[in-house]
Amino acid sequence: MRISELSAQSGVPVPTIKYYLREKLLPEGERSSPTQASYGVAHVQRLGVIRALVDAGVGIAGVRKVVGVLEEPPENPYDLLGAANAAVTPEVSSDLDLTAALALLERMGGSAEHCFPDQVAAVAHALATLDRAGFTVPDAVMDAYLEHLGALAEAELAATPDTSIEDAVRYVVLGTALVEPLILALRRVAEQVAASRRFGSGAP
Amino acid sequence: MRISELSAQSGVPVPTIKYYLREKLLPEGERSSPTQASYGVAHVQRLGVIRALVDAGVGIAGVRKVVGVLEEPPENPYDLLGAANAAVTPEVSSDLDLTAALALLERMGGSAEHCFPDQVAAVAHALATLDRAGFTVPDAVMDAYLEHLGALAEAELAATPDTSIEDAVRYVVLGTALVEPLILALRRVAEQVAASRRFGSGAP
DNA sequence: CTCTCTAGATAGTGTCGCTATCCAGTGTTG
DNA sequence: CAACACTGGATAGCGACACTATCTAGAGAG
Repeated sequence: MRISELSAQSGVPVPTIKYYLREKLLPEGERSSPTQASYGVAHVQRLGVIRALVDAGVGIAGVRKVVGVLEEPPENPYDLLGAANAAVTPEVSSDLDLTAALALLERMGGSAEHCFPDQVAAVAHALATLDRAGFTVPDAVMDAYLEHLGALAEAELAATPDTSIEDAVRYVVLGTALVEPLILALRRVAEQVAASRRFGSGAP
Repeated sequence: MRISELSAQSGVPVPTIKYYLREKLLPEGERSSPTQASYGVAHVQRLGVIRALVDAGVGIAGVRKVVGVLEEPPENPYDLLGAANAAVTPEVSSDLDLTAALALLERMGGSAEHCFPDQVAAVAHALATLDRAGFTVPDAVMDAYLEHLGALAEAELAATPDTSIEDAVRYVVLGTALVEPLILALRRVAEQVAASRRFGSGAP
C-alpha cells in the first residue's frame, strides 16, 4: 500500500501522514527503494489511534509516549497502567500540597505507595484548581466520588484480562485516554436525566 | 481597588486582566473618571473562576458563556444545568449516528427528551472516537459506567440544594467544568490502587 | 518519454491565550 | 504646582501547537 492509498483508507491527508512520520508517531513503511515504501493495515490502525488521541486533546508528545508503550509494553499490568496513565497525564508543577490528595487516597483504601506520584499530583492539582475558584466539594459528594469511581475501576480491571495480552495493552492504553471523554459525557447526561426526574423538563 | 492591586491580590498580571476586560470575561470596574475605575472582591473571585476554567481547558469563548450563565442564571435548575453543560461542551459536528448514544440513554433510564441534544451528541462523538481507534467497551464495563455515573449524578444533585440559590448556581456551573478533572484524576488513582491490589506493586 | 506519484526537507498557516508597547489623561507626592 | 508613576484603551506581536503548502529529485507505469 502506497501513501496515497493509506491516506484514502484512513481519511488522513497525505501531508499529515508525512508529518506523523516525521514526528515518529507512525513507523516507516517497508522500503522497496530509496524513494518508495509500502504500508500495511497496522499503519491504518495506528492512524486511527493517533487521530483519536489527538482529538481527545492528548498532544503530539503524549501520543508519542502512548505509541511507545504500545510498541514496548511493560509485562507487569501495574506498570502498564502506570505507563499509560503517565503518557496521557499532562506534566504538573511539583510545588503542590499533597496532603488533601493523600487523605482522599486513604479514604479510597489505598496509599501513596500504590500510586505513581504523578497521579497523586494530578488529584492535588484538581483540588487546588477547585479551591482557587472558591469551590468546595461537599463531603457527601466526595464520598460518592470515591465509592463509585472505585467500583468503576474495579469493573474495568475485571473486564481487562478476558481478552488477549495484546488487547489488554490496547485496552489499558487507549481506554485511559479515550474512555475519559465518554465517562464525562455520560456523567453530564446522567445529571440531566436526574435533574429532569427531579424538577421536570424545562425546554430542551 | 485599582487594577494593580487587583492584579496583586489575584495573581493575574495586569495585561492579562486588561485582556479579560476586552474579552468581556470580567465586568468593568466602577468608573470614577474617564481613565479611572475601581474593582472589588467580586472581581477577584471572578478572576479565580476565569483562571480555573481556562486552566481546565475551557476556551475563552466557553468562559464567556459560563460567566454569562453566572450573571443571568435561569431560574429552573434543569435549564441551569443545561446552560452550564452547553457552555463547557465543545461544539460537535452534527453528522453523527445517535442510535448507540440513545440506546445508552435508555439503559440509563432516561430518554432523548430529558436531555439537551448537544449532550447526546457528545456521547455519540465519544463513542465514534473510540470506534475509530478500534476500541470496544465491554458490555459489563459499560453497565458499570451507567450504574455508577448515574448514582454519582444523583449524589451531586442531592447535595446541591442544601446551599443558597447563588451557591447552587456556582456549584452547577463551576462544578460542571472544574469537577471533571478531579473525577478523571480520582478514576486513574482508583485504577492504580485496584491494580496494585490485584497484581502487587511494580516499581513506582 | 512523459506523467504521475513518492520520500524528504523547509517554510508557512491559523488559532489561541496571552504579552508588550504606546498613548493621553489622572492621582498622588513633595 | 510640577514631576512622575499609574490608569484605561488601543494595536501589534509572541510562542506554542497541529498541521499544510511548496519544493526537489528520483521511481514507476503506460
